[in-house]
Amino acid sequence: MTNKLVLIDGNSIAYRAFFALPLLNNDKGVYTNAVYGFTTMLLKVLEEEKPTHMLVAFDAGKTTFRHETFKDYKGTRQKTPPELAEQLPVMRDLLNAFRIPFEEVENYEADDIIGTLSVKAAKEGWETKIYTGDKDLLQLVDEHVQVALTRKGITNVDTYDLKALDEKYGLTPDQIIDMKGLMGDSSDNIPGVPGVGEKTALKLLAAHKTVEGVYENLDQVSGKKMKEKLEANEEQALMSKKLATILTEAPIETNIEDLPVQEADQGALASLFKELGFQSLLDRIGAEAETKEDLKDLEVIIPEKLTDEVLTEECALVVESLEDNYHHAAIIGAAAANENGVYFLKPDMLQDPAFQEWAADPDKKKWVFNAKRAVVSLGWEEIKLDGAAFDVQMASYLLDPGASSHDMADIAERKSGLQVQHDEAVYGKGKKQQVPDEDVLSQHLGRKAAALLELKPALEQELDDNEQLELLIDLEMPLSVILGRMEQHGVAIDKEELEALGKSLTERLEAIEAKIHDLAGTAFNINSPKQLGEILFEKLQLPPVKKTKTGYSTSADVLEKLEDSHEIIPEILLYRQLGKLNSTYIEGLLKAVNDKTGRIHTIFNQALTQTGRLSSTEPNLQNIPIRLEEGRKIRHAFVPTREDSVILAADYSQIELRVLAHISQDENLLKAFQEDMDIHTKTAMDVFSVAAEEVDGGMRRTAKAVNFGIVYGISDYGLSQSLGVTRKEAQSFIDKYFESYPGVKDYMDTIVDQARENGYVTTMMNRRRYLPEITSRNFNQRSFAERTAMNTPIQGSAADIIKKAMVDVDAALEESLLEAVMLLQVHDELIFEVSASQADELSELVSRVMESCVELDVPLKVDADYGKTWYDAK
DNA sequence: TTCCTCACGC
DNA sequence: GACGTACGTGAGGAAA
Repeated sequence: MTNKLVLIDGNSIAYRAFFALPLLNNDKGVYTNAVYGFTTMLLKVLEEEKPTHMLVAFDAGKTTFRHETFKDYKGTRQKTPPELAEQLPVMRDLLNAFRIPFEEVENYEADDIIGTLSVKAAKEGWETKIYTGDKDLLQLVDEHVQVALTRKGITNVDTYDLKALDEKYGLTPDQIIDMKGLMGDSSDNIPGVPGVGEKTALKLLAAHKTVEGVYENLDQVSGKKMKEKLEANEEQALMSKKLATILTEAPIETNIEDLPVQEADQGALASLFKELGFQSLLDRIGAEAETKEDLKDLEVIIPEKLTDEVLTEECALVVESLEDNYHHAAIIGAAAANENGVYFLKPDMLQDPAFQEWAADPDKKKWVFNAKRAVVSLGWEEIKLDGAAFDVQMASYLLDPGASSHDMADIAERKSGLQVQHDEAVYGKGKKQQVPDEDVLSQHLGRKAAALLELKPALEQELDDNEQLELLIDLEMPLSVILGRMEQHGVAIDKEELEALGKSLTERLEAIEAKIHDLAGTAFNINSPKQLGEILFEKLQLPPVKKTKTGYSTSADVLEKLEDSHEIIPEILLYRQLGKLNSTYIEGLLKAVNDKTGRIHTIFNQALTQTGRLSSTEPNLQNIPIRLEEGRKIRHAFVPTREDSVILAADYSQIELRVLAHISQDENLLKAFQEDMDIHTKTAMDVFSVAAEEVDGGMRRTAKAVNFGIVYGISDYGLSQSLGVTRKEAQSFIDKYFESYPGVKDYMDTIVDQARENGYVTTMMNRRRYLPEITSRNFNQRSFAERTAMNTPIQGSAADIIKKAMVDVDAALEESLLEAVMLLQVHDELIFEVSASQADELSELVSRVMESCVELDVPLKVDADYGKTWYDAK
């Protein structure tokens, strides 16, 4: 077997990694992005190339022998950014842990080390592969030497051998140097011949092979100007060529035989990754195995009796069930932890009156992980859980909604000294999921409870430091109980109504399908973008508007552009629309109806979105159609649980823009809401500089899209897409908007500065969102972070407000004599059911509480309506 | 399984 | 001037 040598251009790869990745830092505030990128590349190289020998070459000091030739060599290069410089030593630690040799040689560059070693290897008949981001190294390609150039990112590379080089540039490796000699290199400050770029250089070399060749045949060069330029710069061209030439005989002691790839020092690697916060890489090198060994047996007691030593005044409680969906999920065990010890409770012990009495006692404080899950899963077994006083998962979410995960295992890893295994590792996943033996289960749950006990005070302190304790205790904790009750109550569904809608949809779909197949001249799967693309853009020869990674785009906006070019298009759009209704809403909702209750029980995720909104799953009841009448009919199937009841919907009018008026204190916007103007018309008046009577439908539509953009933080591009105008026009609308609302502009500027300064933004109720990318040098990432900084306080404060409203409404209902139930929340809207006779009273109460739950400098306005179904509550 | 494309809501 | 551009959930197809 031949030996295989991999040579890595350390500085070049480090630079690439640094600029390709966002400026990550670990929990100690140390920058790690370049190290991270470098590591992923090393892992990939080791795995894919399986080299027998390896070396990473670094540049040494500031000056090299090349400076003797040309003192300004690399003269224009910017200083290494300090954020990168501090990472370079860490890379050496990393290489030591990997046991990969590295080298730097005084007076020479990494290129020269690589050149010299690759020649040595070639002489021995070894295969060599060079990893770099620098095209210069292509001059080293030969029969036994390949060069892998980083493309976008770092792990993506283009590999060049002689053939690939010829295909791409039509050059031999030696000619790479000639090319540099002619065109120069601004990054190394190699002058070349002024006026000669890549195109010209390639042309000259194709004709005359080398720099010297060009000058010998100067008379044959076309163009008087070009000839003059070449003539005037002959010396400079030859010097440039010399500068670009990589030494293959640098004085390097190292023998290639001394660079064998060795087994990495797993311990050193694991501890380094841990220190750097590279969790994903820890998993990748199989450090789980090692941490498992670390798990010493925790003493977990299985109590005979549930005394008040086991269930104390303040106690960590774990209630475990396996399914993601906790509605009617079997509880496989529980655990308690307190100052007396850690206890495992078998499922049947939860039926013990001693447990139930303790669980229901609000004065017995429970520290839990995902309170709603515990409340609801116990709730289905008729066990009341009250006094859930601190939710560790919620705390983690509030501290940093953007954290990579809010798993028990990961939170414990990040914030405590205790190790908790991932559920997946204990229970398996998918089909292989199962309940483990009792000793394993009791250990796992015991560890969770013990971790909760340790985490609660720590997280409580962190929240307090951030002034977020109130947000947790007075808002999210009470809300989780309310949401749990809403979920468990469920929403009644008129199955017959859905089935009838489904039947008519299916019939129409079949007819449309037949028509589409007929128009296409062949049967195919309309739901397959791939097949549909082939039919439209190949068979029917329609002009492709947009491409996706995998082929032609067939999205609605593309099809709408083609609407008039073929009669099949409108049919496809209709098929898509109805197909979506049928599969997601008719079939999806019918499947979600619970056998036991006949209702739909969604799960609200309270610890997921980056802005503080809720999300809803299995099924998602926050995206039931409303815009198009066809889909809106689905709402006919959402009915009250009782004959004589109605559905009542109460929604905030323009809550985000009102919040914006309040936090920006823009006078124009404040006034608009204080005078209860139609905000889109008002915006149209301002953006188009016209009077109210002159605002036409198109202007109002545009203004609405602009407001929408402000609220959701979309870019000029996003606005241009939604309006179907150019980016420039979209930008001019935004500019005009800011001119009219200078206070809003000020707010936007200030909040971005604030985000840059603090690293995060906050909402009215002190919800936080960290925006590390705000300092990124990548334009996209930075712009995105800036828009997020502007948008999150708006959307997040609106989320705060409706959450507060839910808590207040719940309390008000409790006090009132109304028999009303809160069913759903859809971001700016609350849905209830109530007996028909009390509907007006509820409407009045809900509107009043929602409007007064916070005091802003503009009024909050609520529209409420009710009817026999959700459809009718409009 | 996992990824991609598409479509629904706010 | 490049880059790929509010947040979510879910369905279906295609590739692994």
